[in-house]
Amino acid sequence: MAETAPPTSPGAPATPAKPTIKRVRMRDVADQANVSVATVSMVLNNSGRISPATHRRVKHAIEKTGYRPNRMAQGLSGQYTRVLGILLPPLRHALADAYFGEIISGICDKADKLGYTVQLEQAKPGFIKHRKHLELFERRCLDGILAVGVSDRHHFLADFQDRSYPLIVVNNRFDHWKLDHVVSDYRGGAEQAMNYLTQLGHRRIGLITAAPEVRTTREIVNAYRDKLAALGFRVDETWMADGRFTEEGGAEAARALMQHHPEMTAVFAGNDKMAVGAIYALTQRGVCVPADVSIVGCDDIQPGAFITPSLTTIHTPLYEVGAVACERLIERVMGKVAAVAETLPTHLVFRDSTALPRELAGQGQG
Amino acid sequence: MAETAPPTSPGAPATPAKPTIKRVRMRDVADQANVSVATVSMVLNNSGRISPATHRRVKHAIEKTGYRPNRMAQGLSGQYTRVLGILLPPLRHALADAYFGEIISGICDKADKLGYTVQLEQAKPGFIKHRKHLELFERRCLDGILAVGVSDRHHFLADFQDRSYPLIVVNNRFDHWKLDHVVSDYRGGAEQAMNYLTQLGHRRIGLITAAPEVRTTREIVNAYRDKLAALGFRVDETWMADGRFTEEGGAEAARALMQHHPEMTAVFAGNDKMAVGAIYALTQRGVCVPADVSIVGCDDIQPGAFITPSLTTIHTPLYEVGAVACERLIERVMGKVAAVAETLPTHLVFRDSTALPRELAGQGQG
DNA sequence: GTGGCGAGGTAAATTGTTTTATCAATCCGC
DNA sequence: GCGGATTGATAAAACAATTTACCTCGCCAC
Repeated sequence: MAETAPPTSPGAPATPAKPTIKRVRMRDVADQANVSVATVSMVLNNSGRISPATHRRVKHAIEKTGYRPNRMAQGLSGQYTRVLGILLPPLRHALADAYFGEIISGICDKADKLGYTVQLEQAKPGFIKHRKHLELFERRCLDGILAVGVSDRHHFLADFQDRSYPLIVVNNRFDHWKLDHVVSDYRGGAEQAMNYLTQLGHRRIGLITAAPEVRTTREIVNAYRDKLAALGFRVDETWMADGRFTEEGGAEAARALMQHHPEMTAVFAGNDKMAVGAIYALTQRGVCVPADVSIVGCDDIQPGAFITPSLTTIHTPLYEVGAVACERLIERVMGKVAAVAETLPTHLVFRDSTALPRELAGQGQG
Repeated sequence: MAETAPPTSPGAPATPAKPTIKRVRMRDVADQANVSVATVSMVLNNSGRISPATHRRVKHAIEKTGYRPNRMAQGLSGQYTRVLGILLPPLRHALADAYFGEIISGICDKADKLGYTVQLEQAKPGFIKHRKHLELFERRCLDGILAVGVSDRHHFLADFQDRSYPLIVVNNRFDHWKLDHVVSDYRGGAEQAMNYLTQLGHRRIGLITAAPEVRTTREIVNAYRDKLAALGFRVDETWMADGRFTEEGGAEAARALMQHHPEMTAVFAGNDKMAVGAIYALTQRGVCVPADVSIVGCDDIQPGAFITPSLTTIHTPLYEVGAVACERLIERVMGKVAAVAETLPTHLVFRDSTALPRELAGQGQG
């Protein structure tokens, strides 16, 4: 009766192919080393009081068996999942944008270094309605969230004010909600850009902006307004156009500004994609950049350096912002309570899309 | 001696702040609905034979308690993690590249639609040496892997030939290893590009390429060679330059080609970034694109449309390739055994970086 | 009246860790 | 040589699900 298979009914055929590979468990290591599973666990986590001899024995058994701890079991038993989530806006092809890409690269590299894995989450419509942002924690999918590309419109962020769940806002900040954040100094960068343009002699400067529900966008607008006001110019809405953060939008905005103000000699764009679109649109219309109109972008993403003319822009440390945010998030997960509010410096990168205004160009040459 | 530290003595005060929030478990739902946990589990998974009445009662209890199943417990107990991994090459700022971004966007959107989450993995040096690629499965971190940006050099891929673990190669394929893959038709696209250039009258065509260890790259080179050979031209190495897939590399390659062959009238670049770099370098040197030299790129990533001149390029359906690969991977995870080998069509996108060769330009106008 | 069967549900085993309370052995001072 | 620390390791209890084998009805046929 006792054959090779473990049958309950004598006439039953062999078990119908259970392809589950027999994994090596902590139990197996413990047997191999003649210790208990608790000891193995303690060796792996360097906790408890294990003698050097036992430590070696266990290590050896782990080596020999090729044991790897099961993540799901660790997550269930322990307190942490060692997974972080990156929350992205529901933009079509969001990841194809170099802006997000740089930030995410920074996050991933740092997370990897600190032993965390990174999960991508898109805040699709219905995401908030179904409390998905809390569900991620309630279901123990992850330990913390990095919110990228969020704006004042994302009311669900209010749920994180009490700091019950770790969340850090990346490259933005909020007036109404008290949230941990790591951000680039957009105000400072925009001031540098405006100083530079005005020092060159520009006064009739247009602004291409987008999404006023984003605080950093407003900082750029304010820097622009304040600088011109300080010089005694009153800026009205006709000097500003919405570029929707895209190349197409930037192109349209540039055309609109030129329409209203043919006398314009410079354009300041709220990001590089809009600046690239603006250069494209102006060049198409026979307006020469920078001879006729200077252009300054913002963010310093890769493609900006390889268009003609190459783009003068504000360098924002997107990679570093991501990395720092990730590091701070992990600290918070691990119990650090201090609020996070860091601002990383920006600086102007001088390239070929800016020059003296056309009325001063002769003097510059002579 | 026993000061503020956690005391064992009977007179101990309340437990020293255990901040773990009491989560609602399946047990709680079961109690609420006066059924067993098994019944709740079956209701949630639509398995077993549950009467409509009980089904309703359980659903109601779930609603009332706000229960959410614990992912870690599901993963431990069940067969799947419902997590997919995207394996990326260890390039600096890999994600900031629109090429990877498009593919990943496609993957994420599809994964989301099918109820999966996506995890990012970078194949850092040491990754293979430490068997990390297998560890991901052994540790039950994920159900399957999508390999993006891999090449013949990634020997660890051989471990997936036996199909013991689900892996799909995205936008590349292999000669030596039998691996599931979903890929763009680079050969067909390159043929279209070469046909177009030669029909315009170009014969002295340079090639900017990169990474011969990537099969799709070789397909482009072959299409280039074959077309010129068919026209009776023998191409030697001096007509080809390595552009390292980057803008800088493309710029250097273009300069080198012009140095060797001032008579060159067209350049075919293996991706858009190198094409953008080539346009930049040529324009810098006073070579006019497309009047003096035509340029064709490959991949059709966003920025190519907004440079001057806008880039003629081969459109590869990166987003769709990612989405299809993701769908196939999930099918494989779910037990489908058929090999995956899909090729998605490509097509030429005509823009402004191509024109008649300069010796024919007069005729074209006349 | 009882034997068989199917529908509906449950108890209990399983999954692989971490962690806590407990236990056995050793050491030290007196 | 014996009580009290100290050290090193263990057994067992969580953790929260899935899954299987079994149980109890009710019903129908004979």
